[in-house]
Amino acid sequence: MHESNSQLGQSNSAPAVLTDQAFKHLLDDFETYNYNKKLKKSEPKYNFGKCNVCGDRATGIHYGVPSCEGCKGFFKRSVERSDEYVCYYGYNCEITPKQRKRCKYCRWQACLRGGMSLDSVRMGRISRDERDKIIRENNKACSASDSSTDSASPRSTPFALDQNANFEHKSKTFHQSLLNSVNIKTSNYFPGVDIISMNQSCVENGLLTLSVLRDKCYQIFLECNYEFDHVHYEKAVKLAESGGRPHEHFSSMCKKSIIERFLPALQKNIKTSIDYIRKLPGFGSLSHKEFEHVVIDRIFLVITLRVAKLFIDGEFYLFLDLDEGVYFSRTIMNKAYGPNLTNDIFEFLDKFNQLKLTDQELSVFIPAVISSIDTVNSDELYNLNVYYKKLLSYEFSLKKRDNTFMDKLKYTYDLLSDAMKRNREVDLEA
DNA sequence: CTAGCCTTGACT
DNA sequence: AGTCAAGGCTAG
Repeated sequence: MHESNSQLGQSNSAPAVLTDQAFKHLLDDFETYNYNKKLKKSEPKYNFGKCNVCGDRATGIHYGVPSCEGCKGFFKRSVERSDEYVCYYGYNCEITPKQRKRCKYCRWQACLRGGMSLDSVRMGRISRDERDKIIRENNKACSASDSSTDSASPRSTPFALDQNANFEHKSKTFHQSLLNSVNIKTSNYFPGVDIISMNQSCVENGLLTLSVLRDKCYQIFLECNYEFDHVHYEKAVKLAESGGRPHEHFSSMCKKSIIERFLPALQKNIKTSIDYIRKLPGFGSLSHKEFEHVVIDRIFLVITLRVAKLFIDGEFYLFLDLDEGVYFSRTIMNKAYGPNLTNDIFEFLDKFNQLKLTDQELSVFIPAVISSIDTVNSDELYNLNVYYKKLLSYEFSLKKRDNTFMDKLKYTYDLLSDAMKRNREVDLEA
């Protein structure tokens, strides 16, 4: 140890003598060499820190973020397959190296939240500066979330993502790539909205990520539609199977007494539908006046779409009195609405059900439809509509719906909105 | 399906 | 030539 200094002095003339320092380096190098050899290539020369998704050791910058081999592969497979993932544990799973296999849904959300993006796909090396920057940002984000997150609670739910500005920034490009991948030209179906040519700022302003908004819409739909989708639906299916007859004695009642009889049921449906609309992202922050417009203009449509699946084999099993099993049969609807509107509604329900929209699509279709009001001049509502139409396009692209489907949907939707318009005119006359 | 390792090819 | 990410391959 002490000899090293004296050796240093002799080193200029004598053959190179190994100093302690140099020896130590050599030893380190040798150890590292052996260690790397032992672990083959699994130990990288460069420390990429933790995986942005699960916290495992990152093996490089994959899809834009430091990530491990597992999450890299998972993201790739997910994109390739575009399968629908579902969480069976409450949409709030902690994604750790050990638990990441448990829930694909939450892992996928963690990938997006971590900033993984197809947009970042790149071959070859990135500059040292850029690489360091990404890792620095990642470390910063990690320490920030470490300090702000209660260690007992897992990651935030996917629905809280809109509060994460960092995520939005990172996934902005992901929005764009998703939007670019949508092959349906929306403007053909929804005039004025062409998401493909939509400018970047529109994308940037759409603060919620599409996938998060989509999940939220679906979640709200499931919550709010529980009674129709389960209580009503199960009873409806039984009745339809047993060929149950509607309560024909109501046909002898006049319109007024029919409406009086079922007013509480109608009011309840209206109320739950208003609650549903208010819960939809963006609608809650509309002004009182705007919200009122939406309700007046679209409440009937919302109810119809919510209960569409109660139309079974040509009959409409929306129960007006669950205990007595009285439902809004064609006969009763005829009495209440008159034959024209009744026929229109029944034709719509028939055609609409043939389209076999999934609940997920429906949950996005409804806000898109009710925000498209042209009778009121509201920027807020307009922006909301732009976003929901984007979301709808995204949803349809995920479901790989083609143009024929879009044609049919447009045609079917027109049936109902025309019928509603006609009905409003009749109301105004009356 | 997962994830570690390998090959390919873009980039410095 | 060296580096590094994407994607392929495959045992588990």
